Amino acid sequence: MATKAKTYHREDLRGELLRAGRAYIAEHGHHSLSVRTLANTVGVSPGAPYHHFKDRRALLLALAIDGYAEITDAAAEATSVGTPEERLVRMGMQFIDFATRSPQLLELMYESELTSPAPDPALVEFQDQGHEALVKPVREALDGFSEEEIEVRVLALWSTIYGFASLRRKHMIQKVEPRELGRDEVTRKVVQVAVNAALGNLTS
Amino acid sequence: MATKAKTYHREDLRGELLRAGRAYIAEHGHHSLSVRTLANTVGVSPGAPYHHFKDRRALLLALAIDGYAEITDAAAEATSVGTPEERLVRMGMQFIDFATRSPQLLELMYESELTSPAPDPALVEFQDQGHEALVKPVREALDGFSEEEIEVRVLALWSTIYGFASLRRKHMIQKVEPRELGRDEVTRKVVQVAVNAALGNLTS
DNA sequence: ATGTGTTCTAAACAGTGATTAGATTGTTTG
DNA sequence: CAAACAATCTAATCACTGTTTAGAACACAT
Repeated sequence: MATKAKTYHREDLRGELLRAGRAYIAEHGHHSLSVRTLANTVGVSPGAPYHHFKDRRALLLALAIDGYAEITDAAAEATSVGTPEERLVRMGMQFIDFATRSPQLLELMYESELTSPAPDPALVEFQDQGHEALVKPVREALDGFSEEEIEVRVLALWSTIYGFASLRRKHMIQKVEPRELGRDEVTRKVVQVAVNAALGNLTS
Repeated sequence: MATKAKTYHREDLRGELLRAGRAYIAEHGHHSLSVRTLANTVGVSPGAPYHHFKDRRALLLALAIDGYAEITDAAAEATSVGTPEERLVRMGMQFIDFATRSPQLLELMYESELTSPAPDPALVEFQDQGHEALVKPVREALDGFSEEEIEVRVLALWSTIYGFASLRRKHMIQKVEPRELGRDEVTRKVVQVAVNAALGNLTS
């Protein structure tokens, strides 16, 4: 049932749809999200959402963008203080934490029809932003190295962080993961290995 | 038009559907693959495929499994000869090559409704197999290290390989990628960084 | 040849994204 | 304040999808 006697014109149907969509995705993922049922849960006719979103895709895009905004906000804090190495480790941990806490949202952001075969233009800037955030600390730590070398290092580092987040999120590494160590400890170790590799330290 | 005057009973409708499905996915990706249009291109009624596949999902699953079979075949060759380091580099390159050549198929295999929220049981063994293939060379190279340490190294390595393949496949690293180096060279360098990190060598 | 089980067709059902015409409301403007 | 306008909603509809059913066409063993 609807919470209140809703008026014909809503105050903020767009916002309601986004909130309901976010809740739905957190629980069931974006694959089965339907504009109609979403309209229904909000208490509105099937055609109403199309006044606020051109497409089902546009709705998903708005939800994904919200997710990116959150993740970059969190990353901003991680970039404030500490040595380059500390900052990189913190950023990596943060991304993986986000992926673990909101797996279905991250899936929409990085592994959905919004990113295949190529990421939607509206998302590219956010993705680049995340990548760029890693460049600064690495450049700082590898002062004097060639641009090319720095880029390769960052690429490897970002690949590790993203890959680990993706694999864990999808439970593709359960077999190896548990054991003695807790999940956070495993995460920290993996990130540490990757950061060490990027900064050229010995890894043992 | 159908290529031939088909009989009422096909010889191998299942195989035809799989081939057509594979071709469709290679071109358009799995998201828009429809059982009906697939039936249509093969020249058969909408209900016919359901005698060979319980679900649309079952069809996708069969296609994914075919992909895994291919990839493990290729990996078997890469594991035959050479030092552990050489074998690891070769395996990594091979996985990334596959992802680059068949991006849409790999998406189905690793980033689709078949793997969310958890990978389909039918796929887990293949995924573990790929992971395990990395363990042997690493264990060989890190003789005497603790199981725990080896597992963390492999996890980081596999994360890097998978992550890089995933990011490149989705064109999420175009901005940084090109430059002077060719794509193969970038790939090799990234893989080399990851393998060095896993084997504990210095990375410069 | 007869029957039995498999593979197909044809037709239907419910659910989906999306569009349209028109009712309802908020807002601007004379 | 009232009238005109534009935005938001409903209701109805379309084309398309996955899937199921009844029955036709066929292969094959007895």
